[in-house]
Amino acid sequence: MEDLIKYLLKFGQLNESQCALIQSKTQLKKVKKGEYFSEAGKVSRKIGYVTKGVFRICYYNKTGESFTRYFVYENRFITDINSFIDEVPSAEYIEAVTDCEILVFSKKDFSELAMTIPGWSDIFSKITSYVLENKMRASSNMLVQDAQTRYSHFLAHYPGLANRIPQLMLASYLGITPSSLSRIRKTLI
Amino acid sequence: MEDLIKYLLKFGQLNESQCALIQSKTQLKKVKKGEYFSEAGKVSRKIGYVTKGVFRICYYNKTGESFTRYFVYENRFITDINSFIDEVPSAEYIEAVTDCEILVFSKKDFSELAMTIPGWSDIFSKITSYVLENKMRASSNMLVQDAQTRYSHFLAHYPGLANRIPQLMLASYLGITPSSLSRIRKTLI
DNA sequence: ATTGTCGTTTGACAATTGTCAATTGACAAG
DNA sequence: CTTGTCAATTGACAATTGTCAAACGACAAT
Repeated sequence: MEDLIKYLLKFGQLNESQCALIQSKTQLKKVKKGEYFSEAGKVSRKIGYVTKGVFRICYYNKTGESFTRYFVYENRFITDINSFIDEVPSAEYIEAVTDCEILVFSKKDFSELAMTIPGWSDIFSKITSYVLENKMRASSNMLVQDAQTRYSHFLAHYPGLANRIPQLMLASYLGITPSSLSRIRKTLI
Repeated sequence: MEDLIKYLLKFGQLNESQCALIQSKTQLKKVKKGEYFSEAGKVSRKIGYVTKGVFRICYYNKTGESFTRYFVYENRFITDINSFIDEVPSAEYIEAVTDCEILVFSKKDFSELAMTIPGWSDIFSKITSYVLENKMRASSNMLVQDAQTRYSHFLAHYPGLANRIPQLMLASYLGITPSSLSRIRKTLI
């Protein structure tokens, strides 16, 4: 909970009573491994701050194969931002890769905070542009790297994360097959 | 100019006097092919709406080779959003791929508009999250597609754009070599 | 202990893409 | 018209990655 406030303060200013108000609006929720926080086709009317566990943002092709766009773990927000803002259907799934715990704001409470706390909206636009830009840069970088470079970079950039997620999901994030990932891992030991 | 207003209205509401105010703050600027709208390492204190031409967002590796993250053409905004918001150095270059014309807002005028027009900030948060999410999705998609699929998708999704940009830049956007792109083009004729 | 399931590894081979150098083509400058 | 420059193409070959099926390992249920 303190982590949530600490994180928000990185993007803007909040006084003590504002922080208290924010905290009073959160609701602790558990999401079991394999369950979804939000689903493609449904409007995402909540935003969650991850306190425990790993989620992935993913989609499926027509044969049911899944692809991972990115992972979100402790001390970061999850939501389908465009669905949340405009109340349009989500484009993708947010799936719990491990058992997770999150602090949830409903859209209603979130909007109330926006009206009560000057700067609340600004904080979230900053978070959004900062995070999306980085996610975008990450995929764009991977596009011009070979598989081994992508994997090494993932290990260096997200220490410990590789051990918390199935290789199948990591492979689909890296844009390679599980077989390739397995071989690459062997060469790096 | 009408296009700018039309574009803004897709993301929020503005009355006539607000539209007039916005228009009064723009400044027409020409950027010649090969010149930069903003450069890595410098703070980007302006935001531009492209009325003519094509820009690319790109970066260089230590050997001077350039890589294209994405293209921005008519009726879209260009800026390094995080540099613009927080006045920190840009991470990348914005280069005119063709002779370009843009309508520019200075950071100062932009901030004034934010204070004068309720909803101005909201419009730009929406644009930012919408655009970045799409750019992110595009690279993420390419990561799991083969080279030919990426190229076909580019042709379908950005009609005419391929003819306006050097293949070298298109290849680096697609994450393939110019040789490969050339061969792929041959097979698709 | 046995079975079944699921994710991971491995092997053999094919397909894709990269590398590097040479060639061609377009086009502007002299 | 000739030359120089730069981007695009092509060829020969190498490296990377994918495909598919089989085997393996961990682990839970019986």
